[in-house]
Amino acid sequence: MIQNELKKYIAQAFLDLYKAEISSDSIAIEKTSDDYEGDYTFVVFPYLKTTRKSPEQTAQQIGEYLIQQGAPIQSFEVLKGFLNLVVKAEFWIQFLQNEAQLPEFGSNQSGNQQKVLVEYSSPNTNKPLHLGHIRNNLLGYSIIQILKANGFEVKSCNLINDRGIHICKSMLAWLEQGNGETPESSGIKGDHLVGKYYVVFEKQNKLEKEQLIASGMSEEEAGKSTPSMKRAQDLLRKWEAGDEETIQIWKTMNGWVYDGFGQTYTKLGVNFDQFYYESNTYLLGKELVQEGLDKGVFFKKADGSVWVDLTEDGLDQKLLLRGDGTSVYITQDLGTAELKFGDFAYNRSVYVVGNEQDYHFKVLQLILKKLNKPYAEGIYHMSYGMVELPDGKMKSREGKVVDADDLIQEMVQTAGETTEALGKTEGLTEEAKADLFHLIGMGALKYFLLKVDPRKKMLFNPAESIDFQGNTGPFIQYTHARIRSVLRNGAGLETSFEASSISVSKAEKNLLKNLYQYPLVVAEAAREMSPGVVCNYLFDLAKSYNQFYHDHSILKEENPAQRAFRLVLCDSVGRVIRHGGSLLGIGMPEKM
RNA sequence: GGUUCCAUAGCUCAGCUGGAUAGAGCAACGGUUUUCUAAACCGUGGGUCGCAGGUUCGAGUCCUGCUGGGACUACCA
Repeated sequence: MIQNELKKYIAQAFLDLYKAEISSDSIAIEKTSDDYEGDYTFVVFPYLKTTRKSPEQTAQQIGEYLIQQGAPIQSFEVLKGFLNLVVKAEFWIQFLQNEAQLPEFGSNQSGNQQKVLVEYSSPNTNKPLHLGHIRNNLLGYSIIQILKANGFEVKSCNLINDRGIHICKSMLAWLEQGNGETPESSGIKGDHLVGKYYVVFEKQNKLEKEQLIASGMSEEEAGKSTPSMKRAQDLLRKWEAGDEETIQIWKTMNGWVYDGFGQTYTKLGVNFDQFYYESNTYLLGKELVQEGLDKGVFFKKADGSVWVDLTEDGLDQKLLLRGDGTSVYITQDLGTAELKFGDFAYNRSVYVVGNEQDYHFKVLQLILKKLNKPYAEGIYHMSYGMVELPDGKMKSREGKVVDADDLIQEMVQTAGETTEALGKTEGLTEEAKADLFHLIGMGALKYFLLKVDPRKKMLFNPAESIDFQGNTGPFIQYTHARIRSVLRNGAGLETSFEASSISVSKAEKNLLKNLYQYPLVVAEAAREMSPGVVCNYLFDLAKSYNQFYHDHSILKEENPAQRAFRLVLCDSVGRVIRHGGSLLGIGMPEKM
């Protein structure tokens, strides 16, 4: 790493010039701002007390020292307290020849094969997926690829919430008003069909609730007392009692939903190593609750309910088991954590779950720590912001959602229309066209959702379509297609060259410097748990490639060494774009 | 009420552990194609970084207060 090398030289400079011992780790080297000549900058302001010289003098002396001692720089420039260093051109060329061409360029082994389990998606089975779920799925998928590229051994899982009152609502409405409708009979995708009956239930329930309120009942009371809600609860009780007919309907309707989800997952390009079902895990937590009682970290109230006191940790008391002995959400999660650890002895367990559950995960981890679970420390809530519409958060219950399947279809369609309009479908079979449109449409959608810092909420305006130009997925895909086109046209040309027989222009050096950053970006993405870091990088890289492409001729360059250099540069940029795209789940076309 | 997150151009977002004149994209306007893919490239206009203090050589970044907004704070999941 050139930065580290420079730091060592600078630390040595302090020792020799000023008799001051400064660890090279504490020295900050940053990229030189574009407005100035130079590649890296050392800021001397913090060290003036030890050098007892003016900023200019200090910078000048250190710069001269670096040249004298043979640091890998060819020149330097001092502006106020800024020492701008120009790295030797050969350095960049050697980097291109020796490192950038390696297939594993960008990846590292810092994870040391530590085991990470990533849970993501985790849908309810009473309604189809919406845009918020897409963000979750893409983040989960991407962070898995990023962790793998950093040398972690990663397994993915999906905890499906297949039981509970919400599923019973769909079941009830279907039983009462469905007339035996099935996905086959109606031609409706399974998850949408079940979602349809969820909406039927909610509509009916809302009417009943309004009637109760009109007759003088409080809103809270009315919410629990509608005839529909009571019947749904009856159904839940029957389910928990194992009533055969109820279980049968439950299985059938969940089956429809899984078919539907499966199709959506396939379109999104996500997959899972393992599925967990809450119907299997919801009872497991009870054992942990008993364990906590035995250890005296939980306590029982007079009505038999079990609680944990987290007031010392700045939180409240938290219910772990209802008075009637049934489990609540957190109980299940305790059990699931234990189960997961048993299946895959992880060092870290990542939960890709929205930030509305920040409190929940804080509690979960605290409780597991109180139980002295060895895996408690490794729990990490990858908390991401909600996707909001211009008028606020999406609400399934009110039908205020952007449906996942609709949006995907729309993106692919727009990609098709755009591609056709640009006349880029010549000679493609229908199948190749469909694949390309899907690749581009999904590229646009994925990039749109992943480029934003996961921690932040983001806005989606359905009235404005997602762009295909500028800072977008298709821009990067297009850049890749251009590169591939050049390489196809230049196939067979010589690609080895002597560093001494070429010159490196500003655009070329800029591109090389960008390439050089890539391994740092991959590491940062894992450290920050943010695919957005990769997005921003790829956009920068593609932009500097396009500038280079615009400024220089590649195949028509007459100096064979220079041409070879540019071809290798193109190839390396193409590799990095593909590698980076794979971290995001975005495929790169050969032509578009 | 308590906990917590957020506020940067008309819109959507970058801005790494504090560093030089705060950057992109979209939208607006203007230019570039007999030359490797114009989903591209170049240029113009656009800012009290929510407000007020503080810390220091230096603050969009750190601290305090205020304003505005979101989430959580259920014997829902």
